[in-house]
Amino acid sequence: MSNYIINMETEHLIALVSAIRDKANRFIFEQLKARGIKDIAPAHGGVFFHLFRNSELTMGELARLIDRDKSTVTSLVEKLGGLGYIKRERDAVDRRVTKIRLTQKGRLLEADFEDISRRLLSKAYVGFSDKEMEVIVKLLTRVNNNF
Amino acid sequence: MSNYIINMETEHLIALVSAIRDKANRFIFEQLKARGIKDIAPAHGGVFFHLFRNSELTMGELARLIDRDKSTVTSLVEKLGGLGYIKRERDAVDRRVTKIRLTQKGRLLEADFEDISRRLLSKAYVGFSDKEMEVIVKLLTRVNNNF
DNA sequence: ATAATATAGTTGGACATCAAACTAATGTCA
DNA sequence: TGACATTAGTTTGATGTCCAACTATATTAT
Repeated sequence: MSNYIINMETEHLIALVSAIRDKANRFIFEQLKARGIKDIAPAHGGVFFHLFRNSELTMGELARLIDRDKSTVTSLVEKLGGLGYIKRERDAVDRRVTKIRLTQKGRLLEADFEDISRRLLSKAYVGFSDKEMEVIVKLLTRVNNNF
Repeated sequence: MSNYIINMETEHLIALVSAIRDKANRFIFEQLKARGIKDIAPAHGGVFFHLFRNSELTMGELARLIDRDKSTVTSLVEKLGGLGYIKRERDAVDRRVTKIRLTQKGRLLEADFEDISRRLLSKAYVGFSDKEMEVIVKLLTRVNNNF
């Protein structure tokens, strides 16, 4: 909830959005811990998410996809590499480029991530009709595109 | 967008929420910079927000209000104190307690914050009817309460 | 009243994050 | 071809954040 630069009305949008994000992160962290996965934080989710769908990504691609600075990606990749979840190798053609791939250990997390996602969604949408889910996503998409 | 521990559907809620929060933060930061306020970050907004409305708060109250760890509040208060925006004093009755107040310099920011809030809201809600604004806030409130 | 417990806040360590400065490799252009 | 510019990624330094351990003060229970 770091968005308190807001008046009464803004509080009902941006502060809500911030609070939900914080709570979702905490939920994900709890779920990971409950599965004995103690070395991964929500911030790493983006890296895994995109590597599950792309067998190979460069640092720059990853930075763009998770919308983080390239220096942030350097440190995330170092962390996850040190833990054995991903590996990096220099591109043979363009030697400036670093390619990132999941290791076997990394790929094993996919099922856990999917399950946690399902639980997160279930929790978030308690009491929602299909129509309401659709509406909230549509409205949030419009807010997102307004920036 | 640190919530990529998600499948296709979740992406449409939690990732959206994360993306919006990030963008709102960036917007606020830009607006602050544009006013020549370069030493304040979005994370400080919560402290100001609550101090505009409460002339005096303890560290613990602040921590609860902005939903951050008390040690985080220690460092935020140190930062803002060093910049001259707030001041702390020990409570005479219960000497464990620290009271936080805005300085004159801190109070001067209120108008800027209010203006930034208005602009942020205007931007977020471009194209929204009053009814849609009401709906999105209601639905988000329900999601928030589901956690 | 004294010992045990609880509470307020700080400290230390880890890490995510960004911006700015940097290095290394590639590309361009005269 | 050689100088300049661009691009990929790393390094450095600052800050926000949490947790766990700690200090100091206050409260409670025996």
